[in-house]
Amino acid sequence: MPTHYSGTREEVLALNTFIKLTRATESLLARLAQRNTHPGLTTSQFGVLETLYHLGPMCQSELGGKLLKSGGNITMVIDNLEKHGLVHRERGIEDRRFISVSLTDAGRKQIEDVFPGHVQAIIEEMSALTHEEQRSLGALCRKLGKAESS
Amino acid sequence: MPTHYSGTREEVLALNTFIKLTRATESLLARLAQRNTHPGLTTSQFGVLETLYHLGPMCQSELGGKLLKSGGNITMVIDNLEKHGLVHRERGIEDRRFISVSLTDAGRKQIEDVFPGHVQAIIEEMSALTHEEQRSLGALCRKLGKAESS
DNA sequence: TGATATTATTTCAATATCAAACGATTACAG
DNA sequence: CTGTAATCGTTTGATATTGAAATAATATCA
Repeated sequence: MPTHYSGTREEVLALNTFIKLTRATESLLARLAQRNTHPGLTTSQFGVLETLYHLGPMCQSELGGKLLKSGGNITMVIDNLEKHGLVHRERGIEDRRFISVSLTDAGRKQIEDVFPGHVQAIIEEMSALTHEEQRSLGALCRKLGKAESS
Repeated sequence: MPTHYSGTREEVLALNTFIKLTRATESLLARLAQRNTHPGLTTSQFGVLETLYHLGPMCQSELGGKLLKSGGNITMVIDNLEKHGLVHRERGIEDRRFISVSLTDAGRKQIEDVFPGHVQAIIEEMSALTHEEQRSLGALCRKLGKAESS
């Protein structure tokens, strides 16, 4: 799906690369969503549980930083997870501005139940590329992701 | 930001590549959003206007297909664009199920005003990679994006 | 100490997003 | 020709998402 933009060769290359990158990522995420690897959890909720599971309890602003989401959003996602009894809020003791969010036993069980299947789905999707291609793609993404906005 | 998952080497490679891909794309999109290259338009609204501008009028389900969005979502985005007088709905004549969506003059002017700046921002962001790297990234994304869910 | 700045979270309004259910319309099989 | 199936758009309900404004707690510094 090339762009219909008529610019210099350099401009067309950048635009086409951008489109391929975003579409590949979006369609990959859509295929993963269709597999329903984390039933009963939204993608955001799964992201929070996974982060807490692998990195341990942390405050909401730190979660927002890791998941690239706004503070208001994290408040709502944690609200819904809390309603379902999957996470626990605890006001900081030394610095009472912070709220430490941690997994409940139910939350830990939930993420442990679904994570292996999620990983398996990712592995299957990524298997469209050879290992060498995966390493290459990772390196390019790393370089692009670190780019500074001028 | 490597994963903390302890699997086989192959599993870790796939997972890390996946994480790098999604994070690079998300942070790139976040940097573009910060540049505010399409003021007064949400990303979805901009996507619709751009699609109509480059591909001409089309019905809502086709828009949904191109933008990878659900039908209900397209209805709302078109609603908001119509409120602002940027697009126009027209019921199909032969097949009355379809609704053809087209740009109004105001919509055309709007997209023509902001599109060059948007392209420029993308070019600047993509310049973190050499032309060769961009071609390589594009090819890998193309291969990954086409992958079939097994 | 006290005014001010910073940080963390919440609230709110607007928009986005999906899935499921629904009504209108068309296609098609019998 | 007729009824069933498929398609399109809309609606609804739940959650997501952002940005801005409001709150609360802490830190800083004069």
